[in-house]
Amino acid sequence: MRLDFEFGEVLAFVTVAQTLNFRAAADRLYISQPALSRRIEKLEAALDMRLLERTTRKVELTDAGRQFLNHAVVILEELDLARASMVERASRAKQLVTVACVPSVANHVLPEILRLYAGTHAGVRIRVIDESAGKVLDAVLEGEADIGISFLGAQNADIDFTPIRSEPYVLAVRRDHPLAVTTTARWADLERERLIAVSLNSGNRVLIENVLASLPRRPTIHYEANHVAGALGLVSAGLGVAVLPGLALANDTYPGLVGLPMREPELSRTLGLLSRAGARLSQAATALHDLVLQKIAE
DNA sequence: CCATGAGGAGAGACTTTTAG
DNA sequence: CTAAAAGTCTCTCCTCATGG
Repeated sequence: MRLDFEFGEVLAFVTVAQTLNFRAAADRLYISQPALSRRIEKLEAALDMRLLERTTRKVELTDAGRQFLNHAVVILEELDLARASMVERASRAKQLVTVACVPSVANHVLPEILRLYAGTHAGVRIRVIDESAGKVLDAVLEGEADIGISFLGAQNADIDFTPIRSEPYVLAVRRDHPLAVTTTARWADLERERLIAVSLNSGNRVLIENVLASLPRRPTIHYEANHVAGALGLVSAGLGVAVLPGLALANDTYPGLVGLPMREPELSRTLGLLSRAGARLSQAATALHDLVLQKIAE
Protein backbone atom coordinates (compact mmCIF):
# COMPACT_ATOMS: atom_id res chain seq x y z
CA MET A 1 0.00 0.00 0.00
CA ARG A 2 1.24 3.47 -0.84
CA LEU A 3 0.08 6.65 0.88
CA ASP A 4 1.37 10.04 -0.20
CA PHE A 5 -0.07 11.87 2.80
CA GLU A 6 -0.10 11.31 6.52
CA PHE A 7 -2.65 11.01 9.30
CA GLY A 8 -1.53 14.32 10.85
CA GLU A 9 -2.09 16.15 7.57
CA VAL A 10 -5.61 14.77 7.16
CA LEU A 11 -6.40 15.74 10.74
CA ALA A 12 -4.98 19.23 10.08
CA PHE A 13 -7.15 19.64 6.99
CA VAL A 14 -10.34 18.54 8.77
CA THR A 15 -9.62 20.88 11.68
CA VAL A 16 -9.08 23.86 9.36
CA ALA A 17 -12.24 22.95 7.42
CA GLN A 18 -14.17 22.98 10.71
CA THR A 19 -12.76 26.30 12.01
CA LEU A 20 -11.99 28.07 8.69
CA ASN A 21 -9.16 29.74 10.62
CA PHE A 22 -5.52 28.58 10.68
CA ARG A 23 -4.73 30.20 14.04
CA ALA A 24 -7.72 28.58 15.77
CA ALA A 25 -7.08 25.20 14.13
CA ALA A 26 -3.40 25.31 15.15
CA ASP A 27 -4.37 26.00 18.78
CA ARG A 28 -6.78 23.08 18.74
CA LEU A 29 -4.03 20.76 17.42
CA TYR A 30 -1.41 22.12 19.90
CA ILE A 31 0.99 23.13 17.10
CA SER A 32 2.12 26.54 15.84
CA GLN A 33 0.34 28.25 13.00
CA PRO A 34 3.31 27.89 10.57
CA ALA A 35 3.45 24.16 11.30
CA LEU A 36 -0.21 23.86 10.39
CA SER A 37 0.35 25.89 7.22
CA ARG A 38 3.01 23.42 6.13
CA ARG A 39 0.87 20.38 6.83
CA ILE A 40 -1.86 21.73 4.57
CA GLU A 41 0.72 22.66 1.95
CA LYS A 42 2.17 19.14 2.04
CA LEU A 43 -1.24 17.48 1.75
CA GLU A 44 -2.14 19.67 -1.24
CA ALA A 45 1.19 18.82 -2.86
CA ALA A 46 0.60 15.10 -2.34
CA LEU A 47 -2.87 15.33 -3.90
CA ASP A 48 -1.64 17.85 -6.48
CA MET A 49 -4.76 19.86 -5.78
CA ARG A 50 -5.78 23.04 -3.95
CA LEU A 51 -8.10 22.14 -1.05
CA LEU A 52 -8.42 25.53 0.66
CA GLU A 53 -8.70 28.99 -0.90
CA ARG A 54 -7.13 31.40 1.57
CA THR A 55 -6.46 35.13 1.60
CA THR A 56 -5.53 37.37 4.53
CA ARG A 57 -9.26 38.02 4.91
CA LYS A 58 -10.80 34.53 4.86
CA VAL A 59 -10.32 30.76 4.40
CA GLU A 60 -12.78 28.65 2.40
CA LEU A 61 -12.99 25.14 0.94
CA THR A 62 -12.57 24.62 -2.79
CA ASP A 63 -14.83 22.11 -4.60
CA ALA A 64 -12.02 19.56 -4.38
CA GLY A 65 -11.67 20.41 -0.69
CA ARG A 66 -15.35 19.70 -0.02
CA GLN A 67 -15.10 16.33 -1.79
CA PHE A 68 -11.93 15.36 0.05
CA LEU A 69 -13.45 16.44 3.37
CA ASN A 70 -16.16 13.77 3.00
CA HIS A 71 -13.49 11.07 2.66
CA ALA A 72 -11.28 12.57 5.35
CA VAL A 73 -14.05 12.53 7.95
CA VAL A 74 -14.74 8.85 7.21
CA ILE A 75 -11.01 8.05 7.48
CA LEU A 76 -10.79 9.70 10.92
CA GLU A 77 -13.94 7.96 12.14
CA GLU A 78 -12.62 4.59 10.98
CA LEU A 79 -9.33 5.18 12.78
CA ASP A 80 -11.18 6.11 15.94
CA LEU A 81 -13.28 2.93 15.70
CA ALA A 82 -10.11 0.88 15.25
CA ARG A 83 -8.53 2.48 18.30
CA ALA A 84 -11.66 1.95 20.42
CA SER A 85 -11.90 -1.71 19.44
CA MET A 86 -8.23 -2.29 20.33
CA VAL A 87 -8.74 -0.64 23.72
CA GLU A 88 -11.72 -2.90 24.36
CA ARG A 89 -9.79 -5.99 23.28
CA ALA A 90 -6.90 -5.12 25.61
CA SER A 91 -9.20 -4.62 28.56
CA ARG A 92 -10.94 -7.96 27.94
CA ALA A 93 -7.55 -9.74 27.72
CA LYS A 94 -6.58 -8.28 31.08
CA GLN A 95 -9.70 -9.77 32.61
CA LEU A 96 -8.97 -13.39 31.64
CA VAL A 97 -6.43 -15.48 33.52
CA THR A 98 -5.50 -18.96 32.32
CA VAL A 99 -3.98 -21.33 34.85
CA ALA A 100 -2.58 -24.71 33.83
CA CYS A 101 -2.52 -27.19 36.64
CA VAL A 102 -1.88 -30.86 37.37
CA PRO A 103 -5.15 -32.72 38.14
CA SER A 104 -4.39 -33.41 41.81
CA VAL A 105 -4.10 -29.68 42.47
CA ALA A 106 -6.95 -28.75 40.11
CA ASN A 107 -9.31 -31.11 41.89
CA HIS A 108 -8.33 -30.69 45.51
CA VAL A 109 -6.64 -27.33 46.16
CA LEU A 110 -7.40 -24.95 43.32
CA PRO A 111 -11.18 -24.63 43.89
CA GLU A 112 -10.65 -23.15 47.35
CA ILE A 113 -8.03 -20.73 46.02
CA LEU A 114 -10.31 -19.63 43.17
CA ARG A 115 -13.11 -19.07 45.66
CA LEU A 116 -10.88 -16.73 47.67
CA TYR A 117 -9.69 -15.04 44.47
CA ALA A 118 -13.27 -14.38 43.34
CA GLY A 119 -13.78 -12.40 46.55
CA THR A 120 -11.23 -9.77 45.49
CA HIS A 121 -11.39 -10.13 41.69
CA ALA A 122 -15.05 -10.75 40.92
CA GLY A 123 -14.80 -9.46 37.32
CA VAL A 124 -11.92 -11.69 36.25
CA ARG A 125 -12.73 -14.79 34.20
CA ILE A 126 -10.62 -17.88 34.88
CA ARG A 127 -9.72 -20.68 32.49
CA VAL A 128 -8.30 -23.84 34.04
CA ILE A 129 -6.28 -26.29 31.96
CA ASP A 130 -6.06 -29.46 34.06
CA GLU A 131 -3.51 -31.65 32.37
CA SER A 132 -0.50 -33.82 33.07
CA ALA A 133 2.71 -32.18 34.31
CA GLY A 134 4.30 -32.21 30.85
CA LYS A 135 1.33 -30.53 29.23
CA VAL A 136 1.18 -27.91 31.98
CA LEU A 137 4.80 -27.07 31.21
CA ASP A 138 4.05 -26.83 27.47
CA ALA A 139 1.02 -24.59 28.06
CA VAL A 140 3.13 -22.11 30.03
CA LEU A 141 6.04 -22.24 27.55
CA GLU A 142 3.72 -21.57 24.60
CA GLY A 143 1.96 -18.71 26.37
CA GLU A 144 -1.37 -20.52 26.38
CA ALA A 145 -1.41 -20.31 30.17
CA ASP A 146 -0.38 -17.29 32.26
CA ILE A 147 0.74 -19.44 35.16
CA GLY A 148 1.16 -23.16 35.83
CA ILE A 149 1.15 -25.36 38.90
CA SER A 150 3.22 -28.48 38.40
CA PHE A 151 6.27 -30.40 39.50
CA LEU A 152 8.15 -30.22 36.19
CA GLY A 153 10.04 -27.23 34.78
CA ALA A 154 12.54 -26.38 37.55
CA GLN A 155 15.43 -27.13 35.18
CA ASN A 156 13.97 -25.26 32.20
CA ALA A 157 15.74 -21.96 31.42
CA ASP A 158 12.61 -20.49 29.79
CA ILE A 159 10.56 -21.06 32.95
CA ASP A 160 10.55 -19.22 36.26
CA PHE A 161 9.94 -22.05 38.75
CA THR A 162 9.08 -21.06 42.31
CA PRO A 163 8.99 -24.10 44.63
CA ILE A 164 5.82 -24.01 46.74
CA ARG A 165 6.08 -27.13 48.84
CA SER A 166 7.32 -30.67 48.88
CA GLU A 167 4.50 -33.15 48.54
CA PRO A 168 4.91 -36.70 49.88
CA TYR A 169 3.37 -39.66 48.09
CA VAL A 170 0.87 -41.65 50.14
CA LEU A 171 -0.81 -45.00 49.86
CA ALA A 172 -4.55 -44.45 49.44
CA VAL A 173 -6.53 -47.21 51.20
CA ARG A 174 -10.10 -47.63 52.41
CA ARG A 175 -10.73 -47.10 56.12
CA ASP A 176 -11.79 -50.77 56.42
CA HIS A 177 -8.50 -51.99 54.90
CA PRO A 178 -6.11 -53.83 57.29
CA LEU A 179 -3.33 -51.30 56.58
CA ALA A 180 -5.58 -48.39 57.61
CA VAL A 181 -4.71 -48.97 61.30
CA THR A 182 -1.04 -48.10 60.63
CA THR A 183 0.37 -44.60 60.14
CA THR A 184 2.75 -45.26 57.25
CA ALA A 185 3.09 -47.79 54.43
CA ARG A 186 6.18 -49.54 53.08
CA TRP A 187 6.69 -50.29 49.40
CA ALA A 188 7.27 -53.94 50.41
CA ASP A 189 3.67 -54.01 51.73
CA LEU A 190 2.43 -53.61 48.15
CA GLU A 191 3.49 -57.14 47.20
CA ARG A 192 0.38 -58.50 48.93
CA GLU A 193 -1.99 -55.84 47.50
CA ARG A 194 -3.89 -55.33 44.29
CA LEU A 195 -2.21 -52.17 43.01
CA ILE A 196 -4.05 -49.42 41.12
CA ALA A 197 -1.94 -47.03 39.05
CA VAL A 198 -2.42 -44.00 36.84
CA SER A 199 -1.45 -44.24 33.16
CA LEU A 200 2.12 -43.99 31.89
CA ASN A 201 1.33 -40.52 30.47
CA SER A 202 1.14 -39.16 34.00
CA GLY A 203 4.22 -37.61 35.60
CA ASN A 204 3.24 -39.40 38.83
CA ARG A 205 3.57 -42.79 37.19
CA VAL A 206 7.11 -42.05 36.01
CA LEU A 207 8.25 -41.29 39.57
CA ILE A 208 6.47 -44.34 40.99
CA GLU A 209 7.88 -46.63 38.31
CA ASN A 210 11.41 -45.57 39.31
CA VAL A 211 10.80 -46.86 42.84
CA LEU A 212 8.98 -50.02 41.73
CA ALA A 213 11.88 -50.91 39.46
CA SER A 214 14.30 -50.78 42.40
CA LEU A 215 12.31 -53.20 44.57
CA PRO A 216 13.50 -56.80 44.96
CA ARG A 217 10.05 -58.07 44.05
CA ARG A 218 8.02 -55.81 41.83
CA PRO A 219 4.33 -55.51 42.78
CA THR A 220 1.82 -56.20 40.03
CA ILE A 221 -0.38 -53.41 38.72
CA HIS A 222 -3.92 -54.80 38.44
CA TYR A 223 -5.79 -51.69 37.39
CA GLU A 224 -4.83 -48.59 35.49
CA ALA A 225 -6.75 -45.31 35.37
CA ASN A 226 -6.04 -42.26 33.23
CA HIS A 227 -6.12 -39.77 36.08
CA VAL A 228 -5.74 -39.60 39.84
CA ALA A 229 -9.49 -39.10 40.27
CA GLY A 230 -10.17 -42.35 38.41
CA ALA A 231 -7.67 -44.24 40.57
CA LEU A 232 -9.31 -42.88 43.73
CA GLY A 233 -12.67 -44.08 42.46
CA LEU A 234 -11.31 -47.60 42.09
CA VAL A 235 -9.82 -47.48 45.60
CA SER A 236 -13.15 -46.24 47.00
CA ALA A 237 -14.87 -49.20 45.32
CA GLY A 238 -12.57 -51.55 47.22
CA LEU A 239 -10.73 -52.85 44.16
CA GLY A 240 -7.26 -52.18 45.58
CA VAL A 241 -4.79 -49.54 46.81
CA ALA A 242 -2.99 -46.74 44.98
CA VAL A 243 0.20 -44.71 45.48
CA LEU A 244 -0.74 -41.09 44.85
CA PRO A 245 0.43 -37.56 45.65
CA GLY A 246 -0.75 -36.54 49.13
CA LEU A 247 -2.73 -33.55 47.84
CA ALA A 248 -5.14 -35.94 46.16
CA LEU A 249 -6.54 -36.78 49.60
CA ALA A 250 -6.42 -33.25 51.03
CA ASN A 251 -9.54 -31.47 52.32
CA ASP A 252 -11.34 -34.73 53.13
CA THR A 253 -12.67 -35.02 49.58
CA TYR A 254 -12.77 -38.78 50.06
CA PRO A 255 -13.90 -39.35 53.67
CA GLY A 256 -13.88 -43.12 53.18
CA LEU A 257 -10.14 -43.16 52.38
CA VAL A 258 -6.94 -42.57 54.31
CA GLY A 259 -3.47 -41.64 52.97
CA LEU A 260 -0.46 -43.39 54.52
CA PRO A 261 2.87 -41.71 53.76
CA MET A 262 5.15 -44.08 51.82
CA ARG A 263 8.36 -45.27 53.56
CA GLU A 264 11.41 -47.32 52.59
CA PRO A 265 11.95 -45.28 50.58
CA GLU A 266 10.06 -42.03 51.08
CA LEU A 267 8.92 -40.51 47.81
CA SER A 268 7.98 -36.90 47.23
CA ARG A 269 7.74 -34.35 44.47
CA THR A 270 8.29 -30.59 44.62
CA LEU A 271 5.25 -28.68 43.58
CA GLY A 272 6.06 -25.31 42.04
CA LEU A 273 4.51 -22.27 40.42
CA LEU A 274 5.51 -21.79 36.78
CA SER A 275 5.54 -18.69 34.63
CA ARG A 276 7.29 -17.89 31.38
CA ALA A 277 10.73 -16.35 32.04
CA GLY A 278 10.76 -12.68 31.11
CA ALA A 279 7.01 -12.52 30.48
CA ARG A 280 5.06 -9.73 32.14
CA LEU A 281 1.91 -10.94 33.88
CA SER A 282 -1.25 -8.86 33.92
CA GLN A 283 -2.30 -7.40 37.24
CA ALA A 284 -5.07 -10.03 37.52
CA ALA A 285 -2.64 -12.90 36.82
CA THR A 286 -0.07 -11.55 39.29
CA ALA A 287 -2.71 -11.47 42.01
CA LEU A 288 -3.62 -15.13 41.38
CA HIS A 289 0.08 -16.05 41.21
CA ASP A 290 0.68 -14.55 44.67
CA LEU A 291 -2.45 -16.10 46.16
CA VAL A 292 -1.45 -19.58 44.94
CA LEU A 293 2.02 -19.19 46.50
CA GLN A 294 0.54 -18.09 49.78
CA LYS A 295 -2.29 -20.65 50.05
CA ILE A 296 -0.60 -23.83 48.81
CA ALA A 297 2.44 -23.20 51.01
CA GLU A 298 0.19 -23.15 54.09
C1' DC B 1 -4.07 36.61 9.07
C1' DC B 2 -1.40 33.42 6.32
C1' DA B 3 3.25 32.45 4.21
C1' DT B 4 8.19 32.04 4.33
C1' DG B 5 13.19 31.79 5.93
C1' DA B 6 16.37 30.45 9.62
C1' DG B 7 17.72 27.57 13.13
C1' DG B 8 17.18 23.62 16.17
C1' DA B 9 15.28 19.23 18.18
C1' DG B 10 14.20 14.61 17.49
C1' DA B 11 13.36 10.39 14.83
C1' DG B 12 15.02 7.12 11.84
C1' DA B 13 18.60 5.16 8.82
C1' DC B 14 22.99 3.62 8.44
C1' DT B 15 27.55 2.19 10.15
C1' DT B 16 30.69 0.51 13.53
C1' DT B 17 31.67 -1.86 17.74
C1' DT B 18 31.03 -5.34 21.13
C1' DA B 19 29.45 -9.53 23.38
C1' DG B 20 28.01 -14.24 23.27
C1' DC C 1 29.79 -15.55 12.92
C1' DT C 2 25.56 -13.33 14.42
C1' DA C 3 22.84 -10.16 16.77
C1' DA C 4 22.41 -6.47 19.82
C1' DA C 5 24.18 -2.01 21.30
C1' DA C 6 26.36 2.31 20.52
C1' DG C 7 27.66 6.06 17.66
C1' DT C 8 27.00 9.11 13.73
C1' DC C 9 24.65 11.19 10.01
C1' DT C 10 20.55 12.83 7.55
C1' DC C 11 16.17 14.47 7.06
C1' DT C 12 11.73 16.02 8.64
C1' DC C 13 9.00 18.98 11.12
C1' DC C 14 8.75 22.19 14.65
C1' DT C 15 9.03 27.20 16.56
C1' DC C 16 10.35 31.94 16.19
C1' DA C 17 10.71 36.10 13.70
C1' DT C 18 9.05 38.69 10.24
C1' DG C 19 7.20 39.93 5.51
C1' DG C 20 3.27 40.80 2.45
